[in-house]
Amino acid sequence: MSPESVAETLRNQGLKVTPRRLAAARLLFESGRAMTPEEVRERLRPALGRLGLPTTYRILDELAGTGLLTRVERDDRVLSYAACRAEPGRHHHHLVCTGCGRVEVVGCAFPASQRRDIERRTGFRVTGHRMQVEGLCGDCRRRGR
Amino acid sequence: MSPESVAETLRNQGLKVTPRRLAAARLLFESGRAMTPEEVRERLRPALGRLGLPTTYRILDELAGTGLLTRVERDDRVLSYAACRAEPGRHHHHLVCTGCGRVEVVGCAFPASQRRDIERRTGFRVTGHRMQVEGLCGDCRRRGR
DNA sequence: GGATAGATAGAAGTGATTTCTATCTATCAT
DNA sequence: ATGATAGATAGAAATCACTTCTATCTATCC
Ligand SMILES: [Mn+2]
Ligand SMILES: [Mn+2]
Ligand SMILES: [Zn+2]
Ligand SMILES: [Zn+2]
Repeated sequence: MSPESVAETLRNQGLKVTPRRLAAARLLFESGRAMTPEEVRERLRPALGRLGLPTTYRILDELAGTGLLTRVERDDRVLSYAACRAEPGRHHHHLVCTGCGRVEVVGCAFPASQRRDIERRTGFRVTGHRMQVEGLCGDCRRRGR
Repeated sequence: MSPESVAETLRNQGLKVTPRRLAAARLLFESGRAMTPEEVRERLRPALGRLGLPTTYRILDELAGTGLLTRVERDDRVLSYAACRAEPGRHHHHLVCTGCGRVEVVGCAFPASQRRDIERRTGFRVTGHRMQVEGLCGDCRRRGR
């Protein structure tokens, strides 16, 4: 993801293009890994000088709102964020490496037939689902994590 | 779920059978809905007299550990718990009514073929997934929520 | 180069969840 | 039944992720 397309996405959402927003997006796109707000802040501080924690939280939340980032769930319920490379507007999920936090986009693995089956059995109308796939990336597998 | 089988599950896990644990399990099995720890506490207090908040959190966490309860995720990230009626040890997910919080068990809707597809495309070894299906139950649909 | 709406830093606040510790009780062995 | 003991509980206090507040800045548009 180039700085230009990040800037374009920000403008499209009515958000100003600021050094902090660009730096946060760049960090997550270049690393490809999920990070907590605290970790993002620590990594950006050397380059940015100052970066408030509330600003870090707000920026990550806004970038997730645009679809540039995604929230990643962890067992300890600490929130983290990762870059999302999915085509805009296309339904998808995320595959997270439990070893290193690397995040990839995957297509939806919840077939319509399953959905209809659930509706028939339960009497519910199914309106959505949240899903996150977990695994070990090639690197982590080789390293034996 | 009878008090006897709850007690048996507790004993099997090396947990003592206490009035508070039985009451929490009973409340959630009888209501069929997801509740926050705070809500569980408020509802149990009239019958139990005193019930500490740390005790409430710990009991819900322990009961979820045995599989009697499941954690339910919400968009606001507030944690809640619901009874789980799945056969022990069988992989499954939960369907949550966004209107009233009613929770049902559903079979896994993530086919092995999809998993292999993901592994081939990404080079990851897929080790698990977290999923929660959302919808509107028959009652809530009729009520027009 | 202003004007202005939006962005940011830092301090303070919030609220869910956990820790701590003294007291209690379910369980098991007399 | 009674006593011993490991585990459970209440209440107070602490923790900590996250948010709010407000004065100061700055990206953007003229
Ligand atoms: Mn995404
Ligand atoms: Mn379950
Ligand atoms: Zn990895
Ligand atoms: Zn409902």
